[in-house]
Amino acid sequence: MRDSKREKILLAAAKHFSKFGFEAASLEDIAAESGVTKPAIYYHFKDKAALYEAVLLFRLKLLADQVERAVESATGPEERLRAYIEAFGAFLNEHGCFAAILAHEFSDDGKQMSDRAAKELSRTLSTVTAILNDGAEKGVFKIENPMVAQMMIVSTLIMHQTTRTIRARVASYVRGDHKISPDPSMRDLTRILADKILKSVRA
Amino acid sequence: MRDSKREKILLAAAKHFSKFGFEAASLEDIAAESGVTKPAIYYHFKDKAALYEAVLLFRLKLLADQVERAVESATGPEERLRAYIEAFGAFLNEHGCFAAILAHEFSDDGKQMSDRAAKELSRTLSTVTAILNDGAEKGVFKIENPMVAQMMIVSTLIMHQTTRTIRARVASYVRGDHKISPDPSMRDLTRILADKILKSVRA
DNA sequence: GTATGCTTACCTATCGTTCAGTAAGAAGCA
DNA sequence: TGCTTCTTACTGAACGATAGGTAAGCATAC
Repeated sequence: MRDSKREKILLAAAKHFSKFGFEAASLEDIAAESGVTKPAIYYHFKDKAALYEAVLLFRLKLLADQVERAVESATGPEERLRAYIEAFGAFLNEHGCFAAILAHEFSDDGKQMSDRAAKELSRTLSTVTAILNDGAEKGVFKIENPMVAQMMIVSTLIMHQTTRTIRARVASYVRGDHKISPDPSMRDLTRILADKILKSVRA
Repeated sequence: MRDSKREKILLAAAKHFSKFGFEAASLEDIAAESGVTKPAIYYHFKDKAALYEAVLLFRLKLLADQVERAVESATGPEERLRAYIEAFGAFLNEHGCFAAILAHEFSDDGKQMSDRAAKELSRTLSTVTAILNDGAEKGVFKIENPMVAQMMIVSTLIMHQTTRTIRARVASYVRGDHKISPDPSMRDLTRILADKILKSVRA
C-alpha cells in the first residue's frame, strides 16, 4: 500500500509525542513501533521537528474545521457557545493523543509550535472569541474579558483528558470525611462544563 | 553561610524544571547556574529525582498551608471558595516557576510525581472539594460533580500562568474583524475567575 | 586527623542526525 | 521481449554531542 509506512510513522509519532512531549520522545522508539528503522523516518521527514509539525498540524486543522462547522450549524450565541464546547470536547475524546500533545506544548509555552501551527490554533480560538464578543454585543452575554472564558473552556477540557492517572492517584489520598465523586467521562464533563460556562457568561 | 550552595542549587533547579520539565532539564545547566559543578548536586541530593522532589514538595506544602489558612479565615461557602481561588492564584503569582512545574507534571500525567508529592497536592485539592460539598449540603451551591469545578479553577489558573508567550503569539494571528481584549494580569484573572466560578456554582 | 563540601576527570548510554549502500520496480530504448 | 538506467524506499553502521552518574582526590574547619 502506498505511504503505509509513512502513516505508521505518523501514528506512532503521535502516540509518543503525546506520551513524552517533543524533546523526550525518542525517534528510535517511534521507528521501532512503526516497524521501520530510524533513517526511514528521515526519508519521509526532514527532521524530528518536521515530523512533529506534521503530527500537530494535521490535528489542529481538523480541529479548527470541525469546530467551525459545529458552530455554523448552531444559531444564537448560547447555542453556538454550547456547540463550540461540545465539538472541542468530542474532538479531544476522539483523538486521544491530541490533548496530551497540546498539554505538553502549553506547558512549554509553545516552544516547539511552528508559526503555521500557531496560526491554525488561532482559528479555533478566534471562533470562540467571535461567539463571546457577538453574544456580548447582543446583550446575551456579560463578559469582562473573553480571554478568561476561553482559558476556562480550553484548559479544563485539555487538562481533564490528560490527567486521568494523577487525578485518580490524588483522589485516593483525599481525606475520607466526605464522599469522593466519580471521575466524570468526557461526555459528562463536556455537558457539565457547557452548563457552567453558559451560566457564568449570561448577562 | 551554611547550606548556601544547597539553596542556590534548589533555586536554579526550580527555574530549570519549570522551564524544561523534569526530563529535559539538565543537571549540568543547573549546576552551572548555581555556581557549582555537577557532582556538588550529587553531594546534596541522591539523584535527579530527589532534587526534583525537594523542589516540588517544598512548594506543594507551602501551597497547601497557605490555601488552608486563607480558607479558614473566611466564613461561608461563597467567601471560602473565593478565598481559595484568590489564595491559589496569589501563590502561583508569587512563586513564578511553580505553575510551570505543575503544568509539566500534569501534561505527563504525574509521571514524575512521588507519592509524598501526590499526597501533598491532595491536601490542596481536598480543601476545595470540602468547600464545594459543604456549600452543596447547605443549599448555597448546586453542583453536579465537584471535580469539574475543581478542574476549571486549577487548570485555568495554571494554564494562564504558563502560556503567556504562546497566547500572545496566537492572539497576533486572530482575525482582525473583532478587537482583541488585553491579556489579563494574574490579579485580574483571579478576580474574574472567582466571579465566574461563583456564578456558575450558585444554586 | 578526621569529617565536610566540594572539584577534576571520566564512565556509559542514548540522543538526533548523516552517509553509504541496496533491493525492487518503473521507464526508456532496442 | 530483453537490457539498461533511474527513482523510490528503505537498512546498517557510525558520528558527535550530551545526558545522568561515579570514583578519587583535595582543601578547609574543627
